[in-house]
Amino acid sequence: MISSDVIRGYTDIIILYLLMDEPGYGYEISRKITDRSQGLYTMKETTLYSAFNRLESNGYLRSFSGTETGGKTRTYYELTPQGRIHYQLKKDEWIVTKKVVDQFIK
Amino acid sequence: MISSDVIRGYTDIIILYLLMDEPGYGYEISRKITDRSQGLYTMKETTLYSAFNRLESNGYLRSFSGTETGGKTRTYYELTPQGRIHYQLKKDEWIVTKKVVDQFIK
DNA sequence: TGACGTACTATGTCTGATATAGTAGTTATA
DNA sequence: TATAACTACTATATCAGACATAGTACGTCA
Repeated sequence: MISSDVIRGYTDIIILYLLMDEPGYGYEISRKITDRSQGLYTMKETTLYSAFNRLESNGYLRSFSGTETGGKTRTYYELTPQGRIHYQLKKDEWIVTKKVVDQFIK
Repeated sequence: MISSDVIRGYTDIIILYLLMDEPGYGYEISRKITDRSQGLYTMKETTLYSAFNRLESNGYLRSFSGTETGGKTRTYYELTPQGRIHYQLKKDEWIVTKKVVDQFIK
């Protein structure tokens, strides 16, 4: 299982990627993460929701309420232009990190 | 530049790798990290020395004093058998992490 | 009706990376 | 020969992100 220290710093990439093409909400994103990683990683609820807050207060996400059929209310998040830029930067950092760490793999 | 959140969790791999074949000491390891990463990453002194302490108290490293020509004393660190196991586990985790994060790269 | 799934919020803890500062011996340079 | 730069650390405190724990509340299905 992937430890918290190892995944730290990549939650941004994961979440922003899944909001790239359309808005999404917590529970949905959570399931998509598990699916897309083939069960290799499941983001804890608290990690996800606190990341939403952080990303929003940094200006990378914007939230709005949506009411679904059934009357339940959800909070949706969508990427801002700065969010797209942040994603690119984090992605570039990831590429470099891979290159660096791979130098220390035997 | 690689941020603290992104490198977090990989300092173990980096340090243990460099102690794989022979003991080493702080300043030397520090320079080797910068060299081997082609200057893409420089580990902060405090990060390195606190990692030494952590790795030693976890039983992954063992330390001993060495006196060099000139009279200066250094603290050398060498890998323990558990340290080698830890390296393997961290390495496996790194492989999985790469696979996971790459699923979220566009 | 009660378990399970959905969709969160609140609060507090822990750890690893880092900032800041200081000590002290060695070597190069002007 | 003074002093700056390099070597080789230690001590202390801070910060942020991941996570544990707990709780709320609505919907659905057996």
